[in-house]
Amino acid sequence: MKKINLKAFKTANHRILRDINELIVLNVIREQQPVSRVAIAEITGLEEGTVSRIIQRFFRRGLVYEAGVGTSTPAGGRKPRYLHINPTKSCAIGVDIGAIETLLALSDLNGHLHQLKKIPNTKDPRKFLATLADEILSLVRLANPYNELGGIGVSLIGLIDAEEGIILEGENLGWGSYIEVGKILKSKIKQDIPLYFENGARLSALGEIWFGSTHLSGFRNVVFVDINEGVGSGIIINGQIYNGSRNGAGEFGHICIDPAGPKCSCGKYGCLEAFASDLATVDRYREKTKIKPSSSVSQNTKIDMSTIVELAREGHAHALEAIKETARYLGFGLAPIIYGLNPEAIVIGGKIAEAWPLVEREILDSCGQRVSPLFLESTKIFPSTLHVRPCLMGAIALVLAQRFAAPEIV
Amino acid sequence: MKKINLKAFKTANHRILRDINELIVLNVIREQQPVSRVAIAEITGLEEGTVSRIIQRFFRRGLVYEAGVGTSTPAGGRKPRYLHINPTKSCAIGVDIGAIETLLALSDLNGHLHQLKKIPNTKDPRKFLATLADEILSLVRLANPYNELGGIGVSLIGLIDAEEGIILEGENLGWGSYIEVGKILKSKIKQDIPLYFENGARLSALGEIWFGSTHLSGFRNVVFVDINEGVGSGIIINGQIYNGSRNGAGEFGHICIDPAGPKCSCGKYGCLEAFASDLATVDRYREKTKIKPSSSVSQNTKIDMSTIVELAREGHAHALEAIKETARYLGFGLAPIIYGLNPEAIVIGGKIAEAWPLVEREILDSCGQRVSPLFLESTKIFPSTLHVRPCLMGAIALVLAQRFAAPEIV
DNA sequence: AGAAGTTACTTGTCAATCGAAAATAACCTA
DNA sequence: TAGGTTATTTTCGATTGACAAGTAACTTCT
Repeated sequence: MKKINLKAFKTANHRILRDINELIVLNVIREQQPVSRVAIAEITGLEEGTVSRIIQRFFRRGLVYEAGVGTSTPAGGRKPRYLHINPTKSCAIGVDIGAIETLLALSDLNGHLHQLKKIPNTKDPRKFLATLADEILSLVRLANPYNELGGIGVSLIGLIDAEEGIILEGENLGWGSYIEVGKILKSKIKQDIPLYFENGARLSALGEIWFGSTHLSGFRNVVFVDINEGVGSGIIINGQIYNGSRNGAGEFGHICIDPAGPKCSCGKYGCLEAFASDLATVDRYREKTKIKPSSSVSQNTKIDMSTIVELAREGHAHALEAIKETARYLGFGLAPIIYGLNPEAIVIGGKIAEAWPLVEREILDSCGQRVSPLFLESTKIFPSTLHVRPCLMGAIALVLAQRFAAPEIV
Repeated sequence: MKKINLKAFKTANHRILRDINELIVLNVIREQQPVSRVAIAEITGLEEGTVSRIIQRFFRRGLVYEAGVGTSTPAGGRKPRYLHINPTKSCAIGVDIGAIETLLALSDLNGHLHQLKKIPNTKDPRKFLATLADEILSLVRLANPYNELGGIGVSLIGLIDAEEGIILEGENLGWGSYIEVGKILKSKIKQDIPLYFENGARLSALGEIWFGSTHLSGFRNVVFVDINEGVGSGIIINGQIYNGSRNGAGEFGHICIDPAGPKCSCGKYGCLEAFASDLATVDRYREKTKIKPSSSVSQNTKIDMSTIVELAREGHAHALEAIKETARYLGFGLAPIIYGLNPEAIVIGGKIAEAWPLVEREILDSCGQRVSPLFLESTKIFPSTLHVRPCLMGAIALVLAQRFAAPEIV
């Protein structure tokens, strides 16, 4: 026999047939709730009887409940009975291990947060992860009244092994390299709760498409660009995280936007990150205030990106200049994304996104210098629309996706 | 009812259940032939009885035939009976409307070309398309002995509307704008044969993944970069053409590789295309020979890319320099593709690919100047492995994909 | 040559599920 | 309250794959 190229063939049988339809119906309920059975039948193309049976199965499992009725048509007739996802049937825990602090939350099936905790990072990763495990366990206990805990989604930064939950390179956390987060957490939690790991920027993208305005617009191809100490990004193609051949997709932070530019931490010259990361902005601001030491904020003050954004909003000229300059470079960096992937939307995250009204014009203008108008208008560019950190929402979506995702066919 | 976000829900019923399995089995036969029933059962996970029944249906439809037997296992036992796709059951016509000439071919289900014709383009698109329609019709007549003609796949260049088969901007064909190729061909052909259109670079990518060595390697994410008068590219993600939000994905030709670079035809500065297109290479070569008019080839001679590649292969210094320089710029241009999409492979097409041994080193080296070694090794870079123009094979794949492609689920 | 063992393929039966259509429920208007 | 309308449920039949019990074809050993 010739070499078998074992793609994940998933052949269909009755169970899968049922699963496909149930999944579609469940997703329709999730996205359209409240919604009636006929409406589901109309949207999905399933027969009404089939929808009824599927709903009955959902009732039996407690996945869906009925509440409220709609209005009759002008001609009269029975009122449609509204269906809802039972959000307390299952829940998810999301953890966002950020550069300086870690967020964790308990979420219901609708993505509503029932608990949100914040714990500071510490220098010793093992000690920190022990604390984190305790916090997670307290959420797990909280989750008990729920019928089911879908799992724990963890957002990691740096170079990671998402499969095993290993931080290969935790420089920006001050943790050194090869921290087996998955192994450590699993040993502390000691329960059979699934753990999922993924890169923060990718989870941000997932969070946006599950819970942000890109979801409302029905976008399926979205790039999230996260500006912080570095510049990371996550790509959603066809509604799913795109990983690339060796999990390397979305390293837009290191594309060269000007070969004559400054040296980047990666050793190359003119990377987007070298121009537009928060570090670069802070440096730029320092440079400017150094020239004019009469400035209201002394260069000795500890300056970070938050401060600069704050100052810029207050109208401080140097800060404003600094972030506007960052915005210009960022615009250049978006050009290859638009030309290459042509996503429906690019979502910008990080502190600079909090000053959106101040930078939007600059970003669009500089991007327009490198992208033709036709392309520029085909991709919407806007700041994150989520109220909590997008990667936390993504971590939750990662868990929920397990329940709502289609069983992969072909 | 809330706004219905009508994604293409494809719910499952018995017919789809059957179709999915048939498709999977058919694909396994196509990729593994010759192959026995047990082997199919093992690969797909279907029960042997189910496979038997599916094969029986294929026999009835004449899609598959049995020929030859395998060897018994060392322990003895019945010999497996080999199955093959019946390549003459169906066929496809592929058309590649290139910049200067047009290729068309009749292909069987295995992608073997049974006829290959070449016709020169003419200035009047309507006249040309009339001639083309005649040629297509003669292939259709040739196809008659086949049981079935799957369709006609047409590769177009320039800015196009793939859905309707319209060349929106046919500058590089000398045809002006808005040529309704689809409408015209349909009216001339007058038979109910499906016509499919797609951009040439995307079809090249599809051709490579269906018939090239990327197929053999089982790659699912591939970018094809086509260097000709311009620089186009096609993206395959998860085995399928990726279009982007407004069909704009893969415009890597206009990403900026050096803002201090020359002005591009698009009006921006430093586009890859301005550095690495055949036109740029020809200009570069002209420049070099002008400096040394003692050169063996006079600058008055009509020079095109083919000539330069030819000369370079013969060891002509200026030609060699010219294409090596192009290769260096090309390498820069591949960097954002690797960092952004991190595909398993980038396939280079066009005349410069014919001089691969002369340019490979340069491409990899310059790419390495902008990409970290880890990333560089994660993406293979090689020239097209097809023996005819990749976009012609892609046009054929476009038709075959209709038969072999999965019915889209979810 | 024949028996025993092995593997490939086929067929019969069963259970699951959907579609179609009929039945029922709930509502409106006149 | 009758008649019309719409929503939901139930019933029945068809299709299909899983499972298991055949049958076919081959090898090896005696």
